[in-house]
Amino acid sequence: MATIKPDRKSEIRRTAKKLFKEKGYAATSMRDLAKEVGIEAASLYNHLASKEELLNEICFDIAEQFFQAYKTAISSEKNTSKKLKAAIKAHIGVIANNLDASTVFFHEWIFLKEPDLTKFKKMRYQYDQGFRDLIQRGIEEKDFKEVNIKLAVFTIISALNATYDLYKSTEKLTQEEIAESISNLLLKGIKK
Amino acid sequence: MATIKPDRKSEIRRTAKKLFKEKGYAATSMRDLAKEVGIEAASLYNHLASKEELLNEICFDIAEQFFQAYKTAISSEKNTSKKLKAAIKAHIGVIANNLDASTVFFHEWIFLKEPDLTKFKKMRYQYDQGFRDLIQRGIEEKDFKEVNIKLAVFTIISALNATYDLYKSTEKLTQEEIAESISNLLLKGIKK
DNA sequence: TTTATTTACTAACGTTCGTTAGCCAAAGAT
DNA sequence: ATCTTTGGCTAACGAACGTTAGTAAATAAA
Repeated sequence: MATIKPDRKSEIRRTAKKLFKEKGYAATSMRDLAKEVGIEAASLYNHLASKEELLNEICFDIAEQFFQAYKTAISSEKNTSKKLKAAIKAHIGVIANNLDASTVFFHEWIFLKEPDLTKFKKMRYQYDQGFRDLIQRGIEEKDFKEVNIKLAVFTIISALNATYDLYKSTEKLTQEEIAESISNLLLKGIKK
Repeated sequence: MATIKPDRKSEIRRTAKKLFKEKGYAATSMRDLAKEVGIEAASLYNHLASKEELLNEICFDIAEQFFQAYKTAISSEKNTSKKLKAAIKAHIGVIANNLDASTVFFHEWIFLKEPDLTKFKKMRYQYDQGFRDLIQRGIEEKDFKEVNIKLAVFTIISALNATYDLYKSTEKLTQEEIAESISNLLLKGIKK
């Protein structure tokens, strides 16, 4: 059984997520990062190639997690409505388990350089497509209203993507409560 | 009748909104800004006190517009459900009329310095409170479901705040279509 | 035990940052 | 016609940026 060894590299990564979230990628200097880790800025380069590399790792790691979670979610349910609900919960789950990194994913991806930037955008589009497919199916099955699919997915994803903001509030909402409330609201609306 | 004179100051402001949106506040230099305006960086300081001042103006101008639009919206309708719908449309309207500035408002406010940062957060909270009050009222009037009010408002505002992203897409959605679709989805849900 | 690798350090590089100082020409006011 | 204000300019300031070079100590491999 391998013991968990928190090495420097992962310590740097963890700290980078925290600082990129708090101050933004562009406003976080390598000296800031080094100081928080407890070493000199130059020493960082024994563990990584560039500042940009850190951002890449964070963004694509989270992207991967979203894909994985979606895949698991929709194969866990039979009917479309439940699949959608499961996908929503899975999405919220990824965010909840990566509060710093997902914030960076959402706000700092613009600082990716080509060709990664294009690759990133494509992945996002592809991920959203999964949700569009679900809604398309739900409409065909006459379970969903005939909504504008793109707008509906846009609305859903936008609401979900902001949930990282919910975990610092005073009344501690659990991930389950958040997921249940939001998915209900989006599926059934606020009106009686 | 006064003719519109597009002076340097407002030209700088307009360009700042554009660049802060495209590259982010921290990654936009005063030299970038000057170049886009067509003057030297030092010349900017004949028209403004600091880079920070530009961000302040943008953020608080938009905040003011949100308040104003909300106030007008809810006084234009009688019943709570229609008030909420009007407020949603008004919110989307402010964004649609300030595509660059509202993006800056949403993403770059973290770079505000105290005491403006605190003032800004307070204004946001106060604005959201207007929506919470509406939903509270709707529930009391038994027109809305007994949702978690904070979560519901969070979901609504989050979905609305992303709408700046919708206007660059290929199929040209009008502001009216967007507002109608999203407010319907949030009020009535996607499920039949 | 010797050798090789890893990881920290100090010093410094070239660049860019926001901003100020001082100057000069054009425009407006008297 | 003279004076004042406005709004450009060039030059430069000190500070901070990402990153590299070179070195020494600790650790791992042989």
